[in-house]
Amino acid sequence: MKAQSQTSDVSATISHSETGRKSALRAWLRLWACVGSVERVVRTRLYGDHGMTLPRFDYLSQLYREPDRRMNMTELSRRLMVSGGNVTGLTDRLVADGLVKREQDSSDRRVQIIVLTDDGYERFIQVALEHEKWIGELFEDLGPDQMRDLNQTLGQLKQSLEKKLNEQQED
Amino acid sequence: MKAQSQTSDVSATISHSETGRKSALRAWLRLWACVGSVERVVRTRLYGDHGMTLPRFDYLSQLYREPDRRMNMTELSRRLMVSGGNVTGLTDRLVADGLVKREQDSSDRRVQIIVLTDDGYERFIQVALEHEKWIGELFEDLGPDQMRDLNQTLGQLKQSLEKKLNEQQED
DNA sequence: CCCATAATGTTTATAATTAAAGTATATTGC
DNA sequence: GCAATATACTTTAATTATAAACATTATGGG
Repeated sequence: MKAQSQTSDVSATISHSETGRKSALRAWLRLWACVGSVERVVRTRLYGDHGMTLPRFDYLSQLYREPDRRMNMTELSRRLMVSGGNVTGLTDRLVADGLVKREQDSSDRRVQIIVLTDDGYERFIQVALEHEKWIGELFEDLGPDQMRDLNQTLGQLKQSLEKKLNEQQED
Repeated sequence: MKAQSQTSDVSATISHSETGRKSALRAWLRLWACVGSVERVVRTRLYGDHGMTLPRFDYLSQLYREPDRRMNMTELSRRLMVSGGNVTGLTDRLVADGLVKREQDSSDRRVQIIVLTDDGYERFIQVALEHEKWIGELFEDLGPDQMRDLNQTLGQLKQSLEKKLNEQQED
């Protein structure tokens, strides 16, 4: 190790970290572009075919996935990755539309529990079926192996990012 | 082929298309989650460390990548994947901040050409260096092979999505 | 040349979004 | 218990974002 020239070690290090950064940046830009494209399609169709906005659909889908179809505001904010104030506003509008309702937590008077109404449930199901079809079509050009690898890698990245977020939060 | 039972054929078909859709949906949810996490970190740091918002940074980065650091509004709207009205508003604020300026196209009087000012350029460079570091750190847990595969797959997906968007637009 | 159509950008109304400050309630340490 | 701190949600002000309607300028076919 010591026998090797310093320059080669240094350049190797720089080169590796540089390519690492560049490929990370490239991956990020592509992730961003793909998500943007999919979002644009989904948003347009949600609005055009069902008069629903994407934030509201995302909100409802979080409730729908819960076994009892209810969740408090803080958890919604965390899952949707948006600010608390945003969730307050979205909730107001969804309540006005009759898709969700607010309930008080019995043990903690600060907590609002949001419940998907029957109307909200039916409405969501209808839209979600189409949504799943759209996504399937948008991703159809990826082969099964590629899809599997992509899911594996994204799962790992997702966990890694969540871990980093938690660590950062504690600082 | 005909000798095999119908149910097995049918169930195989259903099963395949169902798993295809489910894995596409899973991939989409993970893509969405990863982008959300990264955006949240970047947005917070951009604002906290540099008083810059994410939309403005994205806007400036599009101009920065152009050899002559200029672009018209329509192209900016396309690249940023946002509405034209949004670009008008962002431009107004960036002009007010002195980071970009508007110029008239000499051959088409409808066209506004947005130019990165010297101030905008210097400001962007400063922030972009840190931005690249943040992204590198956020993706550091992915191995080089995984990163390469991810970039390959996302590049393919990106192209496939762009193709679908163009086709859809023509309908 | 002129008209229909397309393209570029802005305006309008509204929704979504953030960060920060504020309110009310819980929890914890002493 | 009680004061300090933390948590849950809302409010506020500003920004970001959309879709749709609009104004202006280009373009292409008769």
